[in-house]
Amino acid sequence: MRVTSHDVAAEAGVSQATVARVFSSPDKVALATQKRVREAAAKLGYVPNAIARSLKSQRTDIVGAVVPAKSEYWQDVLTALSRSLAEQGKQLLLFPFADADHVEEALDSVEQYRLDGLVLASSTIRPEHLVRMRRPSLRVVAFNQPAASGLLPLVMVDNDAGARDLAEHVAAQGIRTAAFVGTVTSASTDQIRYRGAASALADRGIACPYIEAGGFSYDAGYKAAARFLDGADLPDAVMGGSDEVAFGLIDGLRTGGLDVPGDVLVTGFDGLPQASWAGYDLTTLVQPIEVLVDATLAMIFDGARDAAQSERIVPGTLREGMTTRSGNG
Amino acid sequence: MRVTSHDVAAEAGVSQATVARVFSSPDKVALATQKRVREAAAKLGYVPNAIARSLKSQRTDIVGAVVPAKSEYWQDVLTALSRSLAEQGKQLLLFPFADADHVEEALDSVEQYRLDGLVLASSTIRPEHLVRMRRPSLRVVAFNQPAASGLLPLVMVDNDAGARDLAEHVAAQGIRTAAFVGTVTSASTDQIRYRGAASALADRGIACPYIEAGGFSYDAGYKAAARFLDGADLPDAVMGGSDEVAFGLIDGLRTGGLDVPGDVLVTGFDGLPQASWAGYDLTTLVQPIEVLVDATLAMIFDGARDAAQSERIVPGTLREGMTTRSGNG
DNA sequence: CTGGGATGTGTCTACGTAGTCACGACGAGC
DNA sequence: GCTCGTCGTGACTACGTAGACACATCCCAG
Repeated sequence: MRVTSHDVAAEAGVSQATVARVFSSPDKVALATQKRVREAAAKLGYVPNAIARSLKSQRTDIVGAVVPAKSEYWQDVLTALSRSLAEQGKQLLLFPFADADHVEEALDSVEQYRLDGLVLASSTIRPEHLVRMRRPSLRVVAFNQPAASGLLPLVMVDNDAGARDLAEHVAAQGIRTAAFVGTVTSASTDQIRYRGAASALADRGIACPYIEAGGFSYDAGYKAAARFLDGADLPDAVMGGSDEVAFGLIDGLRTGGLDVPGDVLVTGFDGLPQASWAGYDLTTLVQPIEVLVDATLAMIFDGARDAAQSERIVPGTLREGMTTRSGNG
Repeated sequence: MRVTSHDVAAEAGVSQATVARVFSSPDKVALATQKRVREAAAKLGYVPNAIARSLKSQRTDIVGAVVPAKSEYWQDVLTALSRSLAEQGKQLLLFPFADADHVEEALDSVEQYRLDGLVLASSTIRPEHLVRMRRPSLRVVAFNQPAASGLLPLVMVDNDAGARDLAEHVAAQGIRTAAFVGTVTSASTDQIRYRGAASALADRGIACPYIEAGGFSYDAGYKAAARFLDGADLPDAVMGGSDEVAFGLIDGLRTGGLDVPGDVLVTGFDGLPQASWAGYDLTTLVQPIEVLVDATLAMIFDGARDAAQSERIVPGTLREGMTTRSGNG
């Protein structure tokens, strides 16, 4: 049935240990022997069994990622993660969760697999869940999750500086009023972004009320846009807590008959691929996802043991799109 | 260090076998014993080791998915897949590949893990790779991959009927000329979609030349739009091979000063979430992803043994968006 | 010519679980 | 009161690999 290293050993006239060495530490085996073993393996169709290897070596070469099931942003992160892992011959095991209440279930499954590392993404994971994952045998890294600061090793884009950059950019366009649309109540990243933006705007004498959208999604942004349509409540600039919210805002405002950027400037945050689509051409803070992902994996594999202390804050890049170009006014 | 079933057995005063039974086939253990074992497990923080279980039971409870690294559409599919699997207590292991040349590497890793099943997604996987994955021990299902027909069990949206629906819909808007922008050369799905659309249009006396975009992406569509801008080559309707291509087309056409749908109608294919965003409101064929995913998993787990014969073609749904509303003309 | 290090290979065992088998206890039927 | 079947449990072993250790060989320095 299944071809094992024993079968190959018999075929090649060597011991099982030698076969194992050919596939895991070839430098310890004479070249002539290697050749014979590989030929025998090819002949029999032998493929090393990763399960057995993991059991013996206590390494799975698999990294888990706990992420929200639905989100444009996280899909980008996952793509980068899995690609980076693939280069190192490792795999990504997905633990998606529908909402915060299902995180617990996801974490339960995580423990069964003896993963080499775990990336905890999404700022909607509660602190008590974060702490629960602190175990000596598992290298956990929180990804873009301010709430994990001090609890877990953390890799994060500089939300505060990024929000300030965006705020200063729109301020430089000569705006006098602004508003921030986010989901501060449930996401700690949005909270930092709002504070950063509001603080930078306040320095220039611009007030920036906060408007709860009730989610990160396009729909939340679209609905939130309605608040600006009726009455004279329209600020000069609306800052979205994320790109997805910003897309919704833009479409909502435009559907309501307003011109972006003619009547109102809009910014996002994240730097999704769609932000550079001509239809939006959104001013946003681009997260250096590759850098973030590499830093995350570095922490997992070469990582500091004094886990709770290590934090890596990576600066983002301002993307100046058409949505804040007030030059036509 | 690591708590094993032996430790729990000692704590609870039973044998290791009984502990194992409590967690895998509880109905074989007396309730009183179960209670004692579970208490001991909780006290010691015991978590069953999925690796060891897999080695012994020859089941991993993990399904693999070979998918292109970059693609809006596949990210949607993955989300649905992982969610569906999670409900069954199974996990999704990702094998992303950058381009067709790297599929081989991904498949190599696949074999090492003794997966319960494998979803081969992406129409860019070559037939010889498909056939290679046909092994008795692994339940492979091709997903939306016409080329796999007859080679592997296959689940697929009805590309032909969908393309015809779209074509008939635009034809009903009174168009006289059309064009199809796709990537027929590298993707078998696009090929079927083009033929379906062209055939349906031909029935009504409408020619539909094919234009190679060189990819599935937004950028490919955006660049392809340039062909329609110079000269009088503009057809009444442009059909994109996928939603992503259609988004690029729309933005490219609009950037070029044309009105969609005023000057030209546009359709997509797939039914991505963004298709219903107000900024695009794209007419497209919505793939019933949940249905496709459920059918795929059903084939893997309860699936027919006469593998190569089983095919499941699921109809999509026409979404009539603003991009084909010629009512204003 | 000999001692010691490097090199290559074999033997043996453990990783943590689940299934097979055996066995004791218990209840029902004759 | 004996047999038979069922239930619950323990002992044992195998899943397929990799690492520890032992050992043989070879080469070079002294």
